[in-house]
Amino acid sequence: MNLSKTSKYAFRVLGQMAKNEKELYSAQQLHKEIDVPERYLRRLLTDLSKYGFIKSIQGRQGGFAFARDISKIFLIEIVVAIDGLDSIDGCILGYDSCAFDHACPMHNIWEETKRKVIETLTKTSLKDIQNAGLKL
Amino acid sequence: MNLSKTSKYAFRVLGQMAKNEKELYSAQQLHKEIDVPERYLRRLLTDLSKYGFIKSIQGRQGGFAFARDISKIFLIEIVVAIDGLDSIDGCILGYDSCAFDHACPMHNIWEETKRKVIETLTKTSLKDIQNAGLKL
DNA sequence: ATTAAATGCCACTTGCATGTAGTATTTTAC
DNA sequence: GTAAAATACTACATGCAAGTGGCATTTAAT
Ligand code: SF4
Ligand code: SF4
Repeated sequence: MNLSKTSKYAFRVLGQMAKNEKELYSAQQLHKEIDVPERYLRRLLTDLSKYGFIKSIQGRQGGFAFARDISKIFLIEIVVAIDGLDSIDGCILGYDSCAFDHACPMHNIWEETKRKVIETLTKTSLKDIQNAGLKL
Repeated sequence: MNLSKTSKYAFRVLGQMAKNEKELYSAQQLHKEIDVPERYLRRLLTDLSKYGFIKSIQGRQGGFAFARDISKIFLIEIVVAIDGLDSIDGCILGYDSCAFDHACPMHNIWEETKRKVIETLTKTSLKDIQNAGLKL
């Protein structure tokens, strides 16, 4: 049950960009709007474009814009791309691989909660969090 | 939304100890039963005794036993002691302090899920996870 | 008394996520 | 064509959680 700081940064950036879906945002501009270190943000944006959420346009007047419809980009995809599904779905006791034939007591107790977390991340799109993550 | 590896270790250890509530467990014995590095486990057990979940008995034939009724030790207490409440309850966008007068879009979306997580940790006691966390 | 088996304390090491720096590349403005 | 403003790449630095090691202390068995 882990969400890396980087994933949280991604939520902020993409939430901010979702404010105007078509706009081309530069890293510098985004850095001013949300509170993420500029160089780190640049690398993150490059990564996000490799993951296919956004596209990058190089050169002067360049920047980043969405590569897909923001109503069809769901938070779970972002988390999976950055942290991997196991960060959310993995064993709550931290075992890498579980060899129980039958689930241990903790498993069933946690199952429903885990499902809720995944469900929320799965059904929430960037459209739903437009304008989330403004700098304080 | 973070649960440290150490908290997960604590779930394993205490879940294992809850198997026989009254038994006195040595670190070495527990190390054999669950998969946690021995030295790290010893430190964790000492910490857990400082937090008041268990008590330590020094000297030969010493070990650790519960200091309180296991049906009244709830997982949330363990997480709060080790990671702090903010690890669960903190801003999902990673802001240290949020200055929004009105909650941002993400806040309300996440609220219910967060509540579910906290509720599950709050209502689950060590009694409920007896024998959880056996070594593979 | 001596030894053995346990916890307690403190400092160090390691691994990994986060953050920074330098430089190359791309494209536009003039 | 040159400079400016943007992204791309790669290597290095930093900070913190996780893990290890040495030795002191406590207590029971002998
Ligand atoms: S059964 Fe228990 S140990 Fe196995 S994956 Fe589920 S919670 Fe983890
Ligand atoms: S309102 Fe938004 S930024 Fe503020 S604490 Fe809630 S999720 Fe975080």
